[in-house]
Amino acid sequence: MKLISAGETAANTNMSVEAGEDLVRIGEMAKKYGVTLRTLRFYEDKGLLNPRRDGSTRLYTRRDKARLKLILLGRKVGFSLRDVKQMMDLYDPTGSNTKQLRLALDKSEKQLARLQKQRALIDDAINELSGSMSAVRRMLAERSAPQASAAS
Amino acid sequence: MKLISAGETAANTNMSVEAGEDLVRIGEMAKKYGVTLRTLRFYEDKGLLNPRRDGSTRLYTRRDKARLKLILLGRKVGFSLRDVKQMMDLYDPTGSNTKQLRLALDKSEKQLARLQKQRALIDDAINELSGSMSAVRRMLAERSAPQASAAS
DNA sequence: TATAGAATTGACGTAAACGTAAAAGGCGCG
DNA sequence: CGCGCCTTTTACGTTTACGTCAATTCTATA
Repeated sequence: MKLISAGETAANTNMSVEAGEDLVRIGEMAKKYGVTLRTLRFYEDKGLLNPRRDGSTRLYTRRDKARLKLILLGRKVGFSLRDVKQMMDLYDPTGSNTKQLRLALDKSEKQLARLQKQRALIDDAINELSGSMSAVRRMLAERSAPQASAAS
Repeated sequence: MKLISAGETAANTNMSVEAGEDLVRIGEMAKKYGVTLRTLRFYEDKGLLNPRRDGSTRLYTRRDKARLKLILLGRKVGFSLRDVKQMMDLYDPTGSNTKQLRLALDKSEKQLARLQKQRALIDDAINELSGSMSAVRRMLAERSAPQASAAS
């Protein structure tokens, strides 16, 4: 209704003209960051994003993009959305954010430990599985070639 | 009612005397394999175990123990219970079980691939997280020691 | 103006493997 | 005889991060 206010004729669907406001709607936002619309709404519902509104239409700003990047990074390294939110909620543009950084570091150390444990578990599983596979292969070999058999 | 039929006086609660039947109830079974009662009932509900009954009381045999071991091994290497069931359902004591072994091998190969992918993802995450942590540490260091600052 | 393409909210569904009551029945012991 | 412990069945709850409709409204374009 007012998003694209004056002299808008371009072929491209979303281009805020007025200032360098750089607002995008949910579709473009989703495409740009490889997530679904559902995901963006879900993150908003969980308090991780807070896009502006033009009526009922969500408009994402630079700030939302930065936050989304953080969310995606967090999820990549295995943080839960709760963790991410907790860390982001501490952000204060007027301060040094020492508390935020400390919390992030603390959570990161724990997460790193978890990741290392997980890696160890996976290595165990891989070894165990490889061993079983060898055994199964031997059994199959015996069944398909029953000529040579028992004692060494 | 009939589990412990004749001349049973021992202090120990569960001891099948008659033959070498070696039946145990759910409590002992759970303790022996480090699972909960709920888990054993759940596995039964999913068709993975089939203990005998004395009235309504479950009695687990050698066979159930073997199956449970397989289940636990399967879960350790990351198979779903469905996968485990699928493989175990192919077991036929009268045949060579070639089909079972082939299925197991096939599933194992896929699972191995998944595990390796997971390990790669975790390694990525560890690297990414370590990098972020270094950055955060640097930021914290600057804040706590603002004397020396900009250029190298 | 008709129509296709976005966007909205709401709400139920999914996957996995159990956890956790709740209510009740049996059993040996002192 | 009553207590405590074991066991049973039934069934709803948990966790996480969305997926998948459904019904509706807006918007841009031909």
